[in-house]
Parts: sequence; C-alpha cells; structure tokens
Amino acid sequence: MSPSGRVTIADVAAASGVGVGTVSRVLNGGTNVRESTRRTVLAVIKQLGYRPSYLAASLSRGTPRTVAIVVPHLTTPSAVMRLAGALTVLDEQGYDTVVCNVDTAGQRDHHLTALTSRYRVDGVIVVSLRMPRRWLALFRRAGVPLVAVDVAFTGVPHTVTDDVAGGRMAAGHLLSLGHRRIGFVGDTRRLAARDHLGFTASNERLRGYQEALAGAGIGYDAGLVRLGPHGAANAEALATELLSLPDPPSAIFAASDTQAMGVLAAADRAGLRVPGELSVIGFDDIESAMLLGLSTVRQPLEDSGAEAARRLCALLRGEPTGPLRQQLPLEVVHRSSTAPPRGSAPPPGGAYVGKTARRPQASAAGRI
Amino acid sequence: MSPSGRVTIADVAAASGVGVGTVSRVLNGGTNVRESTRRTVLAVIKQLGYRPSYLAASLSRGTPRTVAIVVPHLTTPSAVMRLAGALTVLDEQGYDTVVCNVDTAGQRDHHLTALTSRYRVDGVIVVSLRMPRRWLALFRRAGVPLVAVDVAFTGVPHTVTDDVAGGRMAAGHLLSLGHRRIGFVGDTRRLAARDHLGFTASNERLRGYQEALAGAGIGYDAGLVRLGPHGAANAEALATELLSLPDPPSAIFAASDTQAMGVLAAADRAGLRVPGELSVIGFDDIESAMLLGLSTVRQPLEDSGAEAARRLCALLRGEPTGPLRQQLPLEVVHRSSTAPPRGSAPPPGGAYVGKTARRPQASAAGRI
DNA sequence: GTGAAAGCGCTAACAC
DNA sequence: GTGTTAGCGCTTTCAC
Repeated sequence: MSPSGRVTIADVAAASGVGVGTVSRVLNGGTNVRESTRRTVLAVIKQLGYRPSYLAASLSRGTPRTVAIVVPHLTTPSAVMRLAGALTVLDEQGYDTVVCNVDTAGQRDHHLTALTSRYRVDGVIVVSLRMPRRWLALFRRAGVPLVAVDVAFTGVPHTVTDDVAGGRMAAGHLLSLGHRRIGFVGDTRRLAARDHLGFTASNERLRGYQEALAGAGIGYDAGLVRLGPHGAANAEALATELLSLPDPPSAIFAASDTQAMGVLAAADRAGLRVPGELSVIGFDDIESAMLLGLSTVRQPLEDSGAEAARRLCALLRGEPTGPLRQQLPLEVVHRSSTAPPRGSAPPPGGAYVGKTARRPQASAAGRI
Repeated sequence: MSPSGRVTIADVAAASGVGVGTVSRVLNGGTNVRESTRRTVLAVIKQLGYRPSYLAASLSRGTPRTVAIVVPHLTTPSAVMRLAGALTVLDEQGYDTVVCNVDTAGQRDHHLTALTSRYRVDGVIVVSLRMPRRWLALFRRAGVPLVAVDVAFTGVPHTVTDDVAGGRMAAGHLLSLGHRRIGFVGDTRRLAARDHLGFTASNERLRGYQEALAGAGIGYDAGLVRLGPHGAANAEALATELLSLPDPPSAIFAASDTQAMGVLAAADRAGLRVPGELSVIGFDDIESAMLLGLSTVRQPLEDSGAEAARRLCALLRGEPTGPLRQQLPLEVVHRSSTAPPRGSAPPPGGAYVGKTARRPQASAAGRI
C-alpha cells in the first residue's frame, strides 16, 4: 500500500499484476480490456477496498464533473422546485451539484467570484438572479459555461416564461369573470441598491395586468396597486390596505402564490368570503395553491430547472442548445378562489381559463 | 503562458521573478513573505488574471473543502429548511456543499456509494434517512466523517428532537383543551421494502400520542388512527375517513404540518368549522403553519441543519463535538386551529401551551 | 525570505 | 490488449 495509507490505483495494478493504465481502463470506459483481466482487476479492487480519488481523476481529466447552481432565497417554494428539477437531471447525467444559496448581494458576489474559476465546476446555472454585464464577461473569459433560469442574460441560454403575458392572463381571468376593480399586490419595484437581487418578475406581471386592464377599457388606478417586500406577511398587510379602501377591489391579483396566501389571510381577517366577496388569483402554482384551492397562473417550475440543466449538459458536451431563449408555457388554473363579483351577471363567455379546476365546488369559503 | 492556455501559478511565478513556492505562500497563509514581494506577486496575479485551480489545490492539499448533504424529498418544506440552515454555516466556514436529493432507496444507495470515497468530500451530513449498519461501517472505513440530522445513528453525532415527547405534547395540548376523542393522521408504518427510506418520526409521534391518551385514562381506539403515505393529499383522504365515522373525533393530530394542511382541507370539504367543530394540530411549524393559523409543535428546523453543519465542521477540524446525541427543544405553538370541543366547559387550567399564538382571534373559520 | 523539487492519484497518449 | 510515461496545477518540505 502507498505510504499515504490510501489504496491507490498503483496498488491495484501491482496486486493484479497489470499496469495502471489497464486498471484505469476497467474503471472507466472499459474498452480494450480482456474480460478475464477485467474480472481479476475488479476482484482485486473489491478485495483491497480500493476507491478512486475523485480529485485526482478530475484534475487529470481536466473536468470536475460538477456543476454549481446559484439560487436566491432557497427556502421559497418556487426556488426549491427549480432546484429540485435541475438536481434530478444533473444527477442522471452524472454531475455533482454544489448549491449556492444567495440571500444578499454580498453572498451573490462571493459565490460568483468563486465560480469564475475554471476547475471548480464545469458550468453554472443561475436562477432568478440578474447579473451585471461585467459578470457575464468574467464567466465568458474564465471559460465557465452559464445558463440562466427565470432571467434573461444576453448571449446566454436562458429558460424563462413570459411574465407580461402571465400578468395579462391573470388579470384577463378576473376580467372575464366580470371584475372591474382589480387590485394588485406585488414586489417593490426598486429596493435599496444594497442587497437588491434584482428580481423583475413581479414588475412584468404588473405590466401585463396594466395592459389587460387598458385593453378592457379600464383606467389605471394607482391606488389599487400595492408593492412591498416579498413575503406572505407583507402581502397580507398590503392587501389589508386595499380591502379597507372606501371602494375596495372585488378581486386581487397577487404576483406570486406566496403573496396570494397573504392576501387570503387578509381577506379572512377582514371577514370577507373568498371568492364570494373577494376573488384572489396568484402566480406559480406551488403545492399549497392546490391545497388552498387557489386560482393561479401556473408556470412549470420544476421543468424550468430541468430544462436549464439539460441545456447546460448539452453545452458541456459541445452539443447545440437550441435558441438562446427558451420560453416555457403559462396557463391559468381556475380553482375556487375566483368567481364572478357579488351580484354580477354570469360572465358572457365563461371564465377565461386554461385548465379546469381540481375542485369546481361552488363553496370555497372556509379554510380551504 | 502554459501550453494549456491556462494561467498557472508557474506563469505568475515567472512573471514575478519568484518561485512558485512564494506565489503559493502569498496565495495562502502568507507567512514568510516580504511585503514588497507579496505586493508584486499580487499585482502580477491581477494583471495576468490568474485564478487558482480548485482541483489542483485540493488534490495537493488532500482535502476538497467540500461537504455533501444527503436529504430525502428535498421539496418538502422541512427538508428545505434543514438544508438552508446547513448551507448557511457551511458557507461561512468556507465549504462548498454538494446536495444529494434522495427520493428512492436506489438514489440513496447511489449517492451513498459515491460518497464513501475519500477525496470527494470532507464529510457528509445525512438528513432524516435511516441507514443500515453496514453503511455506517463503510463510511467509517473510508474515513469519511458523518453527522446525522433527525435520525439517530449509533456512534455518529446526531442532532434530533424527542418525537415521542412531541407526540405527547400535541396530544396533551388537545387533552388540556378538553378533547377526549382525538384522531391521528400519520405516515404508514412500513412501506414496501423497496423505496422505503425509513422515516420514523411519525411512528414516534404516534407513540407519544398513545402515551398521552393512556395517561389521561383514555382507552386506545385504533379506529381513530389512520396511516398512509406522506403528503397532504393522502392526509386529506385519511382525515375524511375519520370525519365520516359514526362518532367522529373532535380533534385531529397530524404527524406533520403538511399533513395537517390536508386535514384542514378535509374539514373544509366536510363543512366543519375549525376550530369550532374540529381542532387540528400539526407538527414542525413550517411557514404555512403561521399563515394558516395552524396550531403545531414547533421544532427548530433550520437550527437542526445549522447545528449539524457546525458539528461536522468541528469534527473536520479535529475538535470535540460534544455528546453524540444533541437534542433540540420542542414547543407547542397555539394558534387558531385548536380550541375546546363544542359545548365543553372551559378547560380547567387553560390550554397546555408552550407559546402564545400570533393570532389569538376567536374565529379561525374562513380560509385561514 | 525564497527557490527547487517531490509528490498528490489519476487519465490519456503512445509504444509495443 | 496492455504497460509506460508524461503531465494536470498546486502544496509543502527542505535546502540555501
């Protein structure tokens, strides 16, 4: 055994009476090795308890077979699902995945800096995180392939949805039910520079909402739009403001399901029935949405991660990844948190809906 | 520049007119380097755009400065929180973290096999996953340090809670409110061997429930206990069975908040008010629990991950990690999903509670 | 303080 | 088919 106390490929070679090259061959591809030799070597490996050194192999090979995924606010349901989707395919493809959670701009820079080194990871997946151009340049210069999810980088493959269209769909659903006063609860447009990770989805969904309203000939009422830091608790506060307006909205579109949950909580505290007295629609279709009977605009979260991972793998194999921009579909899921406003005539052509509800039950009042 | 096209430490050394040893020294510890030399080298590094090779350093050093965390069913809220907790401290300590999601026994074995190789990771954190003894032996033999979270391994540092006590607390809370017929909804005791990851928390919470009932002089009624695969949807079905019993329970203890959400859904479908006609208590205190006003037994999920990570780091530095078993505290959080049963006298000494509710409002009916 | 040189354990190119 | 050998890029003695 080597002086290091570790069983190396050389030990195996010696004990098997073959050269290290042969051992390496049976370890890897396995081509050009006589069956009997292979068996011997395999036996010796087991007997010696030999375990290959990942590091040595990586160094020699020139690639660590590892990719990094940078994801902000890991604990949010949508982030996890994207991560899970990516992990699944990365796993299948034989890559290790190092996960970099980012909650502040400082952390983002820290991780990004570390990753702009080749020989650390083969490539990186960036989720929902805007990146200054100079960072992109750094990655390109370092030769580290990049793909993005839920954010568009110029010159980089990205998997996204059309959030403006999504906003239109959500508002359109409400409009088609007959609502005219529709509130919006979303993320602050611009946080303090520090620790602002640059999410933009909420803004774009707001734009879609505005377009839909305009299209319906409804004047934009800034008083019906409330923006605040992300999170259900904040959304609850904002919705409460909306609901205590002299002329409150009959429906609220929340920029995410998490925020929609806050809106539902606000409605409950205000003693309003959903959807009887208030309709609520969210965005994302996280797991709780179904449990709560929340109508929402579904985006394929897990798929987005999986697709990005697939494209990164293709990139790493030198295969084409298709067009830079990959756009995933959105669909309205009508559950039991949206209905025509009180005392309204039934909608002219039925609700604007992409998919039928799991529970079309009339009463969605009550806890769920 | 090296033939590889990559700037190496040798290039920096040459350009600085020093030896590679010196460059390495300024890169790392930095001891024994004249200040002027250091500055020169640093300048050259920046100018050449040199980035150290993580792999080469790791191989040479003998440690990858990376740890793996094996976590089943990553998308469940409790798993993510544990992961997030661990990531935070690992990050601070300068470790990369490769995340291994495990949904099947096959995946578990796959990852575990890969990890029983030294020179891949410095150590591994196993979350909520039972492991046959022989695996533990393999890790020990491979010299890969292990710590466990939410599961006890003999001879391995583990960070856990007392689930039996937790079950007693949950049932005790209900009993103290005056409930006598208390249902339980939890995980199947034994799944098919294949793909059974061996969770046991639900079983232990059930035991605690049984103990508490026995302690209160209430005979055990197997008809009030429903077990099924994990998940809110299954829990909803089980709770529906319970609620359609001739003599249904006035309260239900769900083995996890996720399952409690299913129970709430079942109550709603059955047209039962919570807590008026049915009290529900969960376990974990995930984020939605607060939003839903769900009473629950809180365990410090994020902390559990963080603590495990801290202990692993200590282990890696050769420092003591304290007693093998680290037990984190549990507390009842009384929110608005539990109350005295209908028509009961107020409880003799007040509810059995560890902490006051965020929303002690009387009416918890409605969506939240 | 600093340079030279010996590995770390493996892969891959090349000779036989 | 199989052995030999030259690196991969760095850390780390050990002289000077």
